[in-house]
Amino acid sequence: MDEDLTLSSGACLRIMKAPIDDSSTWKLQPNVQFLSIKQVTNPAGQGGPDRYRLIISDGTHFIQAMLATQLNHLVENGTIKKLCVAVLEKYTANIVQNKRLIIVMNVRVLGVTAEKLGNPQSLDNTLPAATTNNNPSGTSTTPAQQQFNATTSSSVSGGQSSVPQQPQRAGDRGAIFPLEGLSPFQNKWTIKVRVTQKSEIKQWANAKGDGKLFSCTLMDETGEIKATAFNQAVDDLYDRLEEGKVYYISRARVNLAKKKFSHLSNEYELGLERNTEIEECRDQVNVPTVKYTFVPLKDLENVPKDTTCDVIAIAKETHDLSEITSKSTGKTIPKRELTLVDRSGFSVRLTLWGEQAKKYSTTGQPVVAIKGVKVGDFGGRSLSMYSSSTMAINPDITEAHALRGWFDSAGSEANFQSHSNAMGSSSGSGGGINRSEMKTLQQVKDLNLGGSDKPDYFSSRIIVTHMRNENLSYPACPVEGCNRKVTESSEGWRCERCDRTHDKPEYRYILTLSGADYTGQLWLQGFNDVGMVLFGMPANELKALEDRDKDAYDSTLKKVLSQIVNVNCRAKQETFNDTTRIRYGINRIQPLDFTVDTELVLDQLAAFVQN
DNA sequence: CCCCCCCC
Repeated sequence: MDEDLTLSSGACLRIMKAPIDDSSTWKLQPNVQFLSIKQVTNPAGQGGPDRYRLIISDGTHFIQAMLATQLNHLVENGTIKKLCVAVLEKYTANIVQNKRLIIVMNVRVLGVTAEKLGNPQSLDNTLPAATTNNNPSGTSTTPAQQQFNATTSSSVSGGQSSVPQQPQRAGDRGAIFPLEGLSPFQNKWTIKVRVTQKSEIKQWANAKGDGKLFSCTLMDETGEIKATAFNQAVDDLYDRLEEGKVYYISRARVNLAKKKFSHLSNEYELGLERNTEIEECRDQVNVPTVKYTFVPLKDLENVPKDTTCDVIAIAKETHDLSEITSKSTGKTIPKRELTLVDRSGFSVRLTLWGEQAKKYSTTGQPVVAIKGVKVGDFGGRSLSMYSSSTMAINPDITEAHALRGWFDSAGSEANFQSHSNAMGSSSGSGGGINRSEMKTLQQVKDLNLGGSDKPDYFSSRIIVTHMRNENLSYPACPVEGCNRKVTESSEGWRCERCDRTHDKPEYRYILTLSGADYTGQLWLQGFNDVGMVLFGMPANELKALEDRDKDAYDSTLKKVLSQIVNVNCRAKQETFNDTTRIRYGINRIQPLDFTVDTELVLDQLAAFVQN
């Protein structure tokens, strides 16, 4: 090796500490040694190639740098490797959140040594404050950073004399960073954040092992981030973080967010670890509760399916707690639906899951402000809560007061349009009947809906032509959301699921009815909600009526026949006693609204004429 | 280091 492999001691110091506009620094072409070359995966969803992070030594100090991506091939073809000595021919410094990030743009490799040269020490990567402030370009501080700095300093001079400003937190934990400024490239920072959501502690066990974890959502003025703690850190930290409170947090790990599993708008997420420092902050200036970007319910049609948004609305209807069985896991999951309405004249269904569904016990018609809710396309548009979604009930914000005022004065009497019948129709409440999927009963048969393994869904307009008259209802467990059939014993009505005996049952409808349209006829199954619509009274009342006044009961049953209803049905193959047939269940039912349906027909006619 | 966000 004929090249001189002597390192340029002092180069790291000059690169990191010299004034940024001192161009002489960049003319320096030092000999350095690469102590480490590590691939850094590009943040998910940002596209672009991966990058390489270098540890550069001048024999006295070492610093971090990034290799310009156009030089990636030098790593990949082995030209640049660990312990090689090279001339930094061209490099530059970007200031990223008060840190100098060195980008290596051109190198000439001189050789490689068997061992690390010298005894290099880490060079503190923090810029002198004056250098940052004098940054001549002014472009390397993000707008959010500037805004954060501005608001922070205004709060200092804002006469908050009773709340002493938190001491300088620079120390070895670093300055207070806006959430937006966090990145894996620096680790000395403190954030000042509100915990807007904290999960339960979750245990897991899989092939790779077992453990426990919890996660929470942290928020400041600039953004939000998910933070997760595992195992020992769960014990240390779970009780120290409370929903709604504000904390200083430092020494957490910044990881790339796995977008597939996080619905927050942040490229990163935090790992809370054993040495993570958390300190409650009583000065809550400049830490908002939740930052909303509300979408009117009408505009949900423009929000792509499976993305999240924020809405504020009146919870016009609260449905009972029920449950579903997850197709993927087979687990039973509590569910509750709310019907939301707002001033845009639309109504949309919102589903709460699990604990959120169980805990929702608000009566009446509150204002709900929802952050990070998932948009679905069931019935045109629907909303579904993630566990990271938050709901504030009657929040003390301007939009909520305005909505309350509108609803109490006019909105409660208004008719609302749903996204399901928005096409072609101009008013009315479709409530889950998807007009674009309207089928005649003959079409249902011709298309063999329900004829495959998976269910098919369709909507039809039918007239009730017959109803099975016996066993219209069954005695059910009165526990909300249970609905299990109970059996009478000497002690009362026993529910096997709840393992309880009740004084009396809650009767629930279980109906078999014949529906017809101008093309054909089908037998349909319907449960309690169908009976409620057709009979206009709970099954308990109908049962009492049967005992009390047989004539009135008979006439009530008779009135069901010839009712015209719009229904949304689920067609699914079933095998019973070696016979396979298709069962049609009514998911949703709506009495015909002649005004709405006439308008719909007129619209269809107009479209037909135009074509 | 989990990872499901469900159903009709």
